[in-house]
Amino acid sequence: MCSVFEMDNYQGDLTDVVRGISGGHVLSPELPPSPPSIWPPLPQPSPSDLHHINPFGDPFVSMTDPLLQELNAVTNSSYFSTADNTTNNNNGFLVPRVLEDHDHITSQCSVFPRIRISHSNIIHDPSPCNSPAMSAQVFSAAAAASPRGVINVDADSLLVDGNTFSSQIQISRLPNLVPKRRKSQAKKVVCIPAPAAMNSRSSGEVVPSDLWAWRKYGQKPIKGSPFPRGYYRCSSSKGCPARKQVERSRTDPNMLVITYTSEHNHPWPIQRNALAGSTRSSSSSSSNPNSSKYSTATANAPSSGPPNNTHSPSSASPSPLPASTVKDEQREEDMELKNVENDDDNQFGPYRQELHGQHQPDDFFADLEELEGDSLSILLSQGCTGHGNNKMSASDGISNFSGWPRGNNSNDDRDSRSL
DNA sequence: CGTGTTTGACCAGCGC
DNA sequence: GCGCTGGTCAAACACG
Repeated sequence: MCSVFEMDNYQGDLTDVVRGISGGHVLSPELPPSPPSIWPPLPQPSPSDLHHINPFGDPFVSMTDPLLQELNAVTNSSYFSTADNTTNNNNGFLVPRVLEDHDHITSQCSVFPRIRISHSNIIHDPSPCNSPAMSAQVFSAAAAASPRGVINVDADSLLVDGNTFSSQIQISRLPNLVPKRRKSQAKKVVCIPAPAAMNSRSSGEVVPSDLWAWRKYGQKPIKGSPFPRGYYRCSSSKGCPARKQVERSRTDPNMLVITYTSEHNHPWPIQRNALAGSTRSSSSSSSNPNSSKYSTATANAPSSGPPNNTHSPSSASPSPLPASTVKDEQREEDMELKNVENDDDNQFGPYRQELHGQHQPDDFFADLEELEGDSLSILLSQGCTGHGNNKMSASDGISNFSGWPRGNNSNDDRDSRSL
């Protein structure tokens, strides 16, 4: 993954995004990628690990992101490497490659402010919290918290992957170069490595989990990109404005660009909606046999153990952090969030207020937590509870993203406007 | 029956 | 104003 960041497209406002960059060096032993069929079990993070990698006090941020782990573990992603994928504990973790400035993930990503790592001594730490997602979350959180959008993170203050970056990380804002079509539409973009094949679905598509239930409502070919873009809305709650778009990077098909729009107006679903019809075979599409027309499962969040709606770390999170620690860190997070609020026009203000009282994510951390929700769901289902649930949501956008070129008809002449 | 995806059509923003 | 493009709607259909 490259980053989680926020694109605040407020008509002329700077785009506040963080670009996670691709390419670079791998310092940890590079091993062959896990076979697609392998779901790396998630070891439980230790409190110290959580603490170390969580300079912003968000216990959820500390969580290893299984989504990305999964992505990386099962994909041949060139952006991450596993230190050792032959065993479960401490070995399924991925080390982000040090990214170079000149690398581009997507045309979209190329306009994002960058994380600069001038030195690349990232040493893999088998701690359970190693996560590229974590890194990006930390970066983006730092960027968001920075009033000027430019931060220099001292190596000792940014412990990622259980190690410090022996370098300075600069996160800066660049002018918003993203064309704005829908006005005042805050967007957050997440770039993740697109798994070549996951979950052994016949489609071979990615099936990362997501706590939220996403329902696909459209797909369109995008000009200039051989890959169509899938449109998803949150189906966890009626009337939820949350949307996301999933598309492959046009410049690097190994990358998925997920753009989140709007915010969930509801807490995390305690339980998935009824899953009737959610388990689909992937072979129903005649025109696109390689595309997963239907998802295999919608249970993004295992019904057995989703985090509760309050995001209460002590009760909902599998984080082993002591409650007191969590509380303190929550306060820190609140402070950070205030900074973010001051920094950006926040269209989610009402939600922020309301949800904050419930330890709900704010506009920035919501997406982080969204990813973390994946972590939670998977951790709960696999790593912590031991009740492995490899069912991945097909409705999370990535999972069922049939955005791979369908032959070449994604941009066919049928109707460039139609999906 | 409820939920999901697919897909053609429609709508709206933007550039010329 | 027009055309292009992206985003959304909604009917049809699939699935358990």
